[in-house]
Amino acid sequence: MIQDLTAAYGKTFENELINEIVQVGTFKEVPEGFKLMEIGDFVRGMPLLISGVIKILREDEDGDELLLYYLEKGDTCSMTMACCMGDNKSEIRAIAETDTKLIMVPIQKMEEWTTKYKSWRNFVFNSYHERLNELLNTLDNIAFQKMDERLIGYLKEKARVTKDDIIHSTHQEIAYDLYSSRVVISRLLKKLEEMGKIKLHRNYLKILDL
Amino acid sequence: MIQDLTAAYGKTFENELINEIVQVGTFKEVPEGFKLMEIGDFVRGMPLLISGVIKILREDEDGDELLLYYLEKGDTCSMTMACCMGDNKSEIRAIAETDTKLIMVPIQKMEEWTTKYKSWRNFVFNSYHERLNELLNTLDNIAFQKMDERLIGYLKEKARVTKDDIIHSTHQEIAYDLYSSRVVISRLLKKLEEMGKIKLHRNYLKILDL
DNA sequence: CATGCTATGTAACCAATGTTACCGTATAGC
DNA sequence: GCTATACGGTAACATTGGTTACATAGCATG
Repeated sequence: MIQDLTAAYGKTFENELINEIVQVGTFKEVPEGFKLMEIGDFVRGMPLLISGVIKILREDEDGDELLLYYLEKGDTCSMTMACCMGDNKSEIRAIAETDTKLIMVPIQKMEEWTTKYKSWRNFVFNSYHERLNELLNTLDNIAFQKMDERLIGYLKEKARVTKDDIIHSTHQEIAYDLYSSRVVISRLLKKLEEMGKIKLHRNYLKILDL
Repeated sequence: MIQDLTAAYGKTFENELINEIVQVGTFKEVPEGFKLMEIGDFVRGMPLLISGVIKILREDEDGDELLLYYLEKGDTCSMTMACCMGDNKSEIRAIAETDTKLIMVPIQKMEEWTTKYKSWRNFVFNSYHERLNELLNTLDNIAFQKMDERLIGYLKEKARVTKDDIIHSTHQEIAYDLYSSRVVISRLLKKLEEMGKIKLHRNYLKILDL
C-alpha cells in the first residue's frame, strides 16, 4: 500500500502525511463495473485514487442517468468532500470504469489534516477547483452542444481515460451515459461511420479519426 | 464598512479577521446591471457580498449566455477562488442583478488567512460546497427539464432573490438567461398566462400562482 | 445445427424547440 | 400629437431528438 501511495501521491503529500494515510486508510481493489457509491448513500470515507478510472453519474427522478466526469489517478471526489460538510448523503453515483485501486480515508481526518498539513489543504482546494471546472465543462457540453458533438466528445474522452482506441460499449450503454436513447445513438454512430470517423462492430467500436 | 461587514459576516468570521478585512478590503457599491467580471478578465480580488444579488453567467463560443446561479448576501464567488489557483482568468461573467454592496479582498490574502483563521477555512470550504451544489442543480435543470419547467423555475428563483413577485424583465432578457429565443419564451409565457399562473405586461410580468 | 437472446439497423412518426417573418401596440423622445 | 423604436403576439416552417415498431445479424448454448 505504501508503495502505491507514494507512487501516486508522493509529490503531492509530505512523508508524514503519507504515513498517517497508511495508518488510517483502507486499501481497496475493485473490478470494472463495481459500484463504489450510490445516490443517497451515507458518505463514510473519502477515496484517493491509485490507479484505474471511476465514472461519476448524476440521476434524474426517473432513474435515468448522465455521466458527469471521470476520476483518474491522483484524483479524489470533491462531491464526497462536499457531502461531508452537508447532510452526508451522496448526490452522485460512482462506478469503476476500469479495474481500480484506491484508498479510503475516514472523513473525520479531513478536518484534522486540513489544519495540520499545508499539502493536504492544497490538495483539497485543488480537487474542488478541478471538479468545479469539470462540472462547468460538462455543463457547457450539455447546454451548448448538439448530440452529435456530445457523442464525439464522449468517445474521445472515453478513449483518453481508458487509453484505448477501441470503445468496449454497446450503443445502449453509450446512450445511458449521454442521457439519450439507443436509437438516437445508433443513428449518429452510423453517420460517424459513414464519415469514416469510426468503425462499428458488435459490442465495441474502433475510433479511426475523430 | 465595518458595520456592513459585521452585519453580513459577524457570525461567520471572528473579530480579528473582520478587522483584517477592513484593513485590506475595498468597499464597492455598484448599480443594477453593472458588470463586475467578464470572461477572460484577470481575477484581482475576491468579492464578499454585503447586500444585493449578483448573477453569474456562462457563455458559448458565439457569445450567447446562460445563467448559472445567483450570489446573495454572505456569498462569495467560488469560481473566483478556483481561478486564483489556476490561470487567473475568469471562466464566468458576473453582473449585478440589483444594486449591490460588496467588499473586494486581494487574492494574496486568501492563502494567508486559510492558514491563520479556522473560520476563513470553513467559509472557503462552505463556499465551494455551496457553489458545487448550485452548479449541480443548474446542470439538473438543463439536462433533465424541458423549457417550460426551466422557465417556471427561473421565474420563481428570480422572484426569490429579488424579493419581488413582479419580474422586471422583457421576454428577450429572460430568453438570454435561459439560453433560448424570444419567440419560444413568449410562447411559453403566454401559456402560463392562460393557465392563470402569471399576468403579462409590457416590460414586466406578475407572478400569480406558480 | 437449432434455438434463443442480445445488439444493431432502419423506417415512420411525434414532440419540443428554434427560426423567420410579419404584425400590432406601447412608449419615449421629439 | 408624431414618429421611431422596442416589445410582444402569432403563424409557418425546419430541425433535433425521442418513441415505437419491426427486421436482421451475431453469438452463445445445448
